Amino acid sequence: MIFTMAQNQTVRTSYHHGDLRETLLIAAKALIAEFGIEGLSLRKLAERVGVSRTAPYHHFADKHGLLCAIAAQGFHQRYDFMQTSYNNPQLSDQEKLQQFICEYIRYAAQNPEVYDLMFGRSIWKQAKSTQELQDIAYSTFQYQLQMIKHWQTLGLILDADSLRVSQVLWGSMHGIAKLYIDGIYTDAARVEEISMMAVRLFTTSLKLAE
Amino acid sequence: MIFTMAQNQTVRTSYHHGDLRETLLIAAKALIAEFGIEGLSLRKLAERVGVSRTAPYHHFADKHGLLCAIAAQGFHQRYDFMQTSYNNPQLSDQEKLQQFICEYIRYAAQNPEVYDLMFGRSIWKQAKSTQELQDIAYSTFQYQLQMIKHWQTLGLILDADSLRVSQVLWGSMHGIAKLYIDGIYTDAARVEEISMMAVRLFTTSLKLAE
DNA sequence: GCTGTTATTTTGACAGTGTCAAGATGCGTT
DNA sequence: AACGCATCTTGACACTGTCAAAATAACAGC
Repeated sequence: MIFTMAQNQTVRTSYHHGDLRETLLIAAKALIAEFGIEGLSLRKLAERVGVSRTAPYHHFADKHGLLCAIAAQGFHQRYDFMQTSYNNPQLSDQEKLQQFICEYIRYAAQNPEVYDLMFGRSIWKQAKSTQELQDIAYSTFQYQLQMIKHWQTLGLILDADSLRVSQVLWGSMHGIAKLYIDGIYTDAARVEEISMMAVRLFTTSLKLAE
Repeated sequence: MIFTMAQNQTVRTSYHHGDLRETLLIAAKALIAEFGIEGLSLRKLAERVGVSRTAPYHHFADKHGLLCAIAAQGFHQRYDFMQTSYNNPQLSDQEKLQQFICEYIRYAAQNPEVYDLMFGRSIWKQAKSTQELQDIAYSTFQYQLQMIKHWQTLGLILDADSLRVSQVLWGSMHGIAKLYIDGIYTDAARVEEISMMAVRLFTTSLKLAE
């Protein structure tokens, strides 16, 4: 029985933690929110959770594995939101498209660290990202593509090569989000305006109206 | 007189290096190209240049300062290229716009590490980036904005709020580049096609033609 | 040519990091 | 009760950025 009671801390009542993996994920996200991704260290994390330095290695292959798990959670969240928004019967198709773009950027702006993990080079460039992560990410991409295809058939978006159009639109959302997250667009309030301008530039009808 | 002759290495003929700063920058870029930004360490760099661990600290405030210097070089290169392309009398305005977009993405794709430094969070988010870097970056942004304003007056791009349109266009280029650099768009050949699709989506006349 | 000042480089040290190998602990099943 | 196995800990290693103090060389003035 160990009772290491630090601030903001769950009490350890048994040698085995019970659900260390989940606890680590939660604490890791808190640490990342506090110190940024660069500022997260496994040792600090272990200490805050009240566990030894190498305990996390029995739940994640390495630091990279832990980050992949956080990213996967982010993808699940995004996927669910996309789905409910797209199936919301109270929204017109035009509104859905607008919401898709604006919410994408808003999510990134409000969860910058998780977003960076989801699409950061550290996870994708080295092909060694978790299978779990690759699966949910692929599903998300596919869903996006289907939505855009549908909007093309409705005449909302330029009806050219779906994949290419989708890649450009996704690139735009990603780029706007990244420029804000990374501190190049500094004004948070303006991000909404930029998002709306993106909607206007990509929506065929709105563009012709101008 | 020290003659440490490592491979791929300049010979040390005097205690004072002569131009250690420039040598460090060149070697740093080589190391980054080899091991990535994460893989660059000041100690490895110092060793490869044939100098002690702390010698770089007399030419750069810290590791961050060195990275800022590399990024600044990247901005200078981009600025010069943008300028010569924009002033090339052999190109029509439409061609200039197309070249602007395609070359932006191509540059990023061919210099991924430097590009990441130029626009990465590590440099911009913490307000502690070098003055030199901030100056050349700001000049580059302004130049881009002027170009886009001009294309708007020519009717090539939607003539709405210049700053917002510019931010969306820049975001799109940045996002496409980033998605490729970070390994999400894996096919290099297709990046050119995506770039062309971006040109098509942003150019008013081409869009109406479809 | 000598001396003092300054710019440059080095050595030593410290606090951190990720992670591997080996040992300790306790839960669950037989 | 005893074994097996998942879990956790301790010790260790190589590596990192960077500070303080000492060593070295170039340079300016006399």
